[in-house]
Amino acid sequence: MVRPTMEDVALRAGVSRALVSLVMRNSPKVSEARRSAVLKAAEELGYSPHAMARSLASRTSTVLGVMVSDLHNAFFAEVVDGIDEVAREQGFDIIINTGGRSPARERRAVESLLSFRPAGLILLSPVVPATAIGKAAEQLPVVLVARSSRVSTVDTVNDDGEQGARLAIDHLVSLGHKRIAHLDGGEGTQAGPRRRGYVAAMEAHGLAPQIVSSEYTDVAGARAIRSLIDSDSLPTAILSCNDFNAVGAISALEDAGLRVPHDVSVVGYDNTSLAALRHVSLTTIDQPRAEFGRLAAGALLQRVREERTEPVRHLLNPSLVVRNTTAPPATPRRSRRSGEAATNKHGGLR
Amino acid sequence: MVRPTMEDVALRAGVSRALVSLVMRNSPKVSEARRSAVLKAAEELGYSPHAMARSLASRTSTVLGVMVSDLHNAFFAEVVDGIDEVAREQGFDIIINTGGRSPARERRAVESLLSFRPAGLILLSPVVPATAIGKAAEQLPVVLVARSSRVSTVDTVNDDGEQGARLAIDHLVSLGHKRIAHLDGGEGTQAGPRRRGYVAAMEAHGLAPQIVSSEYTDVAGARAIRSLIDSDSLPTAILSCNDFNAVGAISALEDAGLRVPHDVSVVGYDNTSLAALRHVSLTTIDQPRAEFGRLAAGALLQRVREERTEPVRHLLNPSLVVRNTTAPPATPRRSRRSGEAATNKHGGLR
DNA sequence: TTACAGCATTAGAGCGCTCCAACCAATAGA
DNA sequence: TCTATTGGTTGGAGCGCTCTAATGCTGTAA
Repeated sequence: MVRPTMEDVALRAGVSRALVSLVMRNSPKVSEARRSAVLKAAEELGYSPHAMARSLASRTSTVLGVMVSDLHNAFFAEVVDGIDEVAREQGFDIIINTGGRSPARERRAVESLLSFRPAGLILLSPVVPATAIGKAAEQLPVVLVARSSRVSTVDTVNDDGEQGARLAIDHLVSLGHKRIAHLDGGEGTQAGPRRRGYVAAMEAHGLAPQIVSSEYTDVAGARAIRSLIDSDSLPTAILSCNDFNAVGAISALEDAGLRVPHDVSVVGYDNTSLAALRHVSLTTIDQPRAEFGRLAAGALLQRVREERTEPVRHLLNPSLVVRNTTAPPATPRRSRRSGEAATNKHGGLR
Repeated sequence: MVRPTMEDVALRAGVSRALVSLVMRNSPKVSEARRSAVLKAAEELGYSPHAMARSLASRTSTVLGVMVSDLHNAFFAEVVDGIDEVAREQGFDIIINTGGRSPARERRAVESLLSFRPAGLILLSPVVPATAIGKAAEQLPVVLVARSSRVSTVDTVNDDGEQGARLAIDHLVSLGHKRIAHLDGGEGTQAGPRRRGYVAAMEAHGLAPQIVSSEYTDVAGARAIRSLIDSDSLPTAILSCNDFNAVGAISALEDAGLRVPHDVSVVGYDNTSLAALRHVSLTTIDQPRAEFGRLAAGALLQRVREERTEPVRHLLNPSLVVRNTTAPPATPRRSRRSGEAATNKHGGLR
């Protein structure tokens, strides 16, 4: 249970501790003979360097802290993959901690990460107040993913939610839909841009927006659909605030005897693994998640290496993934010019 | 960007560094006056202890390393919740790293965790070879979750897959099913016990097992169903190796014009959030995931505190969650004695 | 021969902390 | 009065490492 130290390796190889240190950091200024002797001794002893002692002595760190707000959401797993890829490439390790969507627990998680004095910190969709982020940013470089910030010392990586919503609406309009409702994400992260993009796109097409308040859950999606049905204002197409909401919406539609996409088209947002399931096969908006991670790690490492001090704001382009929950509207069978329908006529609300 | 040290706090509070150290570890042998002076100085300076220096000096660690084999799987998120809960309670922090289901990357993740010299290590469903685990276990206490091991120095926490499969079969049999196939998980973790439990339960009911080779993915589940349909040997009920597989199976059944549960009942395994979605509403076997985490952390901390040296094997009871994918078989309408069907008659294949 | 590069190697201080032994009142017991 | 005892406080060594400056050692030029 007791790991060998550099001293042990030095003794066994018949050299000094400093030489072992040089070998461990593969310095070029070590003779081949000594190097192999040290490596051999280290191997025999099962020695591996003590990262904390190293970091303490060198006053530097090769660790990036990553705070994942919600481990249950596979979205973040792919971002972490991207971070990991870039970090590893550049000789950095990552340590992860999770905030469980609770500000208190998140704060603890950040605190814990900071206690390891990492070179930098990446916060994935944090819910802590901006002031807490600003405070952390005084101590080390910080990058925010899926959350915007005005603090000039932190970098941000986001998707362009307005554009994503626009893509979805353009797709539905091109299929011939005129009455398209948006199930809104309320207070949720990034719900704002998506809503704005929806409204802007509808207006650009000369259509009337119809916003239904909802949330990022399947239960909320179902509830929103029932309210639409009850109020007799069900449109021919739905843009949900995310995939979970969309799946809830679909099952509520089916419960009401409506078929998707025959009677109503549904578009999600996020392209989670859920959307890709054959059983769901949801048309949705994809965010380049791994790219989020790569850019975040890249931006952080630039700061760590002090190559840059001005903040950078990455805004990535989402893309449309067409699957089986969207189709031309059934009822008003019109001109068959596939894919392109008239866009300049108002669809009356029911 | 430079954090204050204990020395700075001591200077400001007009005491020695050692006294600050005592306050930080809330030792009882500090006068109230000094304690509050130190706390005040620390607060003003924004001081927080340097975990690595502390760990180095004390030759102990209050950190538990957690290796999550696959961050994309929400299963692990709940286990982590359980670990976090117990660790936190007992004054330990956790750091997470991920292996991405690749042995090489997993090995790196473990290596990286070990370089922080944590007090112990929890491996969630690791795919590295047993020898690597044994080697790690020589250096520090190790607990395995969702993977068994014969190494006497490591503790394990698993669900009783045999019992889970039995619960599913008992449920289906009680509904009146006689022809029940198992879509097998092949080489996947825990596939063995589930298969054995299935066979044993079928035989206990005097029924003939029908095992179809498959995998832990929705695509594989769909493929297995198509092969059953093609060979004209579709049973009235299916026990899938996991929820993903079950969802794939359901969509393949629906594609073939069959209704679930009217024509075929389907049971999953794991009770992932997927199963709970209204749209899916899958009858499945639940594993007490948070409990896995709590037990794992508890077992690890016992070892860390040297309260125990003999290995412990936790085998938890899974439970049945009945939703909407199981119902009595439609075709052979027989005696209506609800819940209890004849168990001593072989169901002929087809 | 001495001098001086140039290179490989090493001693030693120090990173921020803990922990032990020593210390210093202040009080209690003799 | 003198010695113990006790509770609070502190100096200093040391955890495993890095890093600087110094050292020894060759080989070559003067």
